[in-house]
Amino acid sequence: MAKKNPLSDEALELVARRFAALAEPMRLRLIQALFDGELSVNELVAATGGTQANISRHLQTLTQAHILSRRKEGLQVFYAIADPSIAKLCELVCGSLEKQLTRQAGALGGG
Amino acid sequence: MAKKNPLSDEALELVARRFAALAEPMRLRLIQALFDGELSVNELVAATGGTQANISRHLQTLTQAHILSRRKEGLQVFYAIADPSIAKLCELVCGSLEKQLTRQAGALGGG
DNA sequence: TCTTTGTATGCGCATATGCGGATATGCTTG
DNA sequence: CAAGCATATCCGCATATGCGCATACAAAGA
Repeated sequence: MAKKNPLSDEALELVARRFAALAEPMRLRLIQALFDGELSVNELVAATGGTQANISRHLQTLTQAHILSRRKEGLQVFYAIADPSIAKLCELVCGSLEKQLTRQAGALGGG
Repeated sequence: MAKKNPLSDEALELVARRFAALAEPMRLRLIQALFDGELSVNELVAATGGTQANISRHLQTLTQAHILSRRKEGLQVFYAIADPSIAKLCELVCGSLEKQLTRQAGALGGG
């Protein structure tokens, strides 16, 4: 996408899948919780307020997308952010959204 | 997400929606086609190979997400990229994917 | 007004996805 | 082996979404 020639269908599919992995609030919440360092499933359940089954599923999705890493230690499984570009992605989106909201607020307030 | 304090549920929803807008190959193809400048719906239909109805719907999705802008001129409607951060987003994802694929290929080839 | 052209939308179908509840698997301890 | 804890997976449901087809809407011209 950075180059002049268009991406292949397969590449577009991969990019779309990556964005899709980030397109769920609960998964973003998990990622957010993991910005401070690795956590176990139970800790993530507590941090996000979701059910254990649902959290486990989302963690699987994020791990399969190579966004999180998985480390087993005894009974517990610890997840951590594996792709450092995720933080920048979220920063970019947040910044863009802030601009939009500011503009909308300005449009409402400024007449 | 760049800050220490977690985002609100509403903010997470907004971020997720933004990622979701980019989570479809056909929409990525449209964005890709528009990197070179604005195009009409018909031109985008020709460029992507989709049906007119489908393209129109995707364009609506991208416009509602404030990713594209819409300009009407006579019978035609021209769409253009409205959010400059989209290019960087796609670059980031593509770069990350390339690293992953390279690593996987290396793992396969190197034993 | 009627027609033509470009774009948007309503409808129905097929599929994908998130979710909760129950249950299975894996690991540790007694 | 039995028990208990942490995690993963199966099942079914509800909803969301992409798609094609047909059609409606909007603008320009005869």
